[in-house]
Amino acid sequence: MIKPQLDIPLLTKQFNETLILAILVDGKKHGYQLALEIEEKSGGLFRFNHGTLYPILHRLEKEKLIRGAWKQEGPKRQRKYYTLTSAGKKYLAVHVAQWREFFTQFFNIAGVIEG
Amino acid sequence: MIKPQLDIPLLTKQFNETLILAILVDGKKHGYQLALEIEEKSGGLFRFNHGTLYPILHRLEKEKLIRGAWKQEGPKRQRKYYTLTSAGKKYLAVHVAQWREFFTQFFNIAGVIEG
DNA sequence: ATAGATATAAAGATCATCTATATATTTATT
DNA sequence: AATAAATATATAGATGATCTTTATATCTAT
Repeated sequence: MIKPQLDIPLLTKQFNETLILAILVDGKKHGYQLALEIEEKSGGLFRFNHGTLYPILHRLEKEKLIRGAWKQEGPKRQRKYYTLTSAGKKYLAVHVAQWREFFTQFFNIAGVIEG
Repeated sequence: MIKPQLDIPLLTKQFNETLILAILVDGKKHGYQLALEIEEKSGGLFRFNHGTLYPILHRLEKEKLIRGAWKQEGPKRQRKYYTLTSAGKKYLAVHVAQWREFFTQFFNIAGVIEG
């Protein structure tokens, strides 16, 4: 069995995707709202540039991990609300577990600095 | 006060650097040995391509976070051994703490999937 | 003598984010 | 009524760190 290489750019992509999917667990949200919630809930640590966020949302939608639907909000305003698909829930569960393992191994090595 | 943006490429760079510095805490090592230890200690999860590892070592050396010294090993073989500098130790402490906060916030959001 | 493992190095390709810009609506201010 | 600021989505192009590939050389086992 060939062990997969640590593909950091891929991991960071998955990190962002996991974060966005996780925020969508408790109901549908539009992009801007989603970015604000991630920032709030992380104490200001995680922030998405709009130029980063929207392409990721489009990618997730294309991969059918989320489903987007335009909704009339005011007399003219359109907002696109996203919901998790069942594939998205599955992806989320798998990747949260992977990240848990990832962090465990990291502190297994880097934890030596403290105590 | 302007909050810094989440700069993922920068974070992954710092992740790799932190991992390498952490492995050097318990004594000097040469590049190849360092890569093997990271792989072993992480249960095969973290692997560095050589084309990734050596540029990082050169960068860390240039930034004086590690110090490299060539050492005659066999009759002809040269190996470059790296040791942590005091600046490197400081960098390591700061970044391990940052990663701990990072992971805490991540699971604060993504932990909802379990339990 | 040869092959495979060990060891370091660097050039160029890849690819996801980041910066900057564009467009439009809603709300608050004057 | 006019203007500014906040809200909201979108995309093109620049950036930059890793990844792939290739080069070079030594040591060990067969």
